[in-house]
Amino acid sequence: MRTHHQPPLPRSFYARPTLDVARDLLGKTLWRASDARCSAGVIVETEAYISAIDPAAHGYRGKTSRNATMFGPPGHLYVYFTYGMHYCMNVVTETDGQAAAVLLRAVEPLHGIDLMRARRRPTIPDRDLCRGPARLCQAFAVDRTLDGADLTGPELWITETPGFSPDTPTATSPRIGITQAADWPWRFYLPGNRFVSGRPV
DNA sequence: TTGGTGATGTTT
DNA sequence: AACATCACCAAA
Repeated sequence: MRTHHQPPLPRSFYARPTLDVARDLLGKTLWRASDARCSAGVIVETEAYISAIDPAAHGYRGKTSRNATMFGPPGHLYVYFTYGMHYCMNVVTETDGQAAAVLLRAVEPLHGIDLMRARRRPTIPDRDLCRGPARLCQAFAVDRTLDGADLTGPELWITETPGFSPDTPTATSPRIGITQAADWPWRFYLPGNRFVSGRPV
């Protein structure tokens, strides 16, 4: 259930240029309702993928059953399976027919941390629960069954974060773990936040 | 703290 | 053969 009186971000938030959405998602809170309880955390790292111009985007070579959600309307979740064992989650952006999305790469845990740890491993420190896109999916119980889920719906949604200042600095860098268009600065993160993946700057 | 490697399956 | 990764281990 939704708490703290924060409504989910409207579909119009996602129906914008992908680079804007990727930056604006920093500092928002990601919520997951599962088993009558919620997990939540602040988004601290994202990456943009725009199929029309981006050889690293899954939709660059056309629509398939795997990436179909990316081609659909904005404000839905695109979940894909990779490396034979991991899931990654994206939010679909732009307009219906444009295959663009923002990969959620890291979250600072806020609520339901015991749930996250139960879904991962009992000994994992808070810092590593959601640091990296596949870890984040594990901690939030996200797999292909959530592919296409409506981000204004009851399973997984994103809200404003009370107390997060819109003046908080953000930074960009090349995206992580890709070879195509590797130098494009389409990764966005909160500099200095210790829940961001990768090595400290 | 850094770097190498195996686990795994879908897509190209 | 590559892949939008992670956990583990060893070396320093």
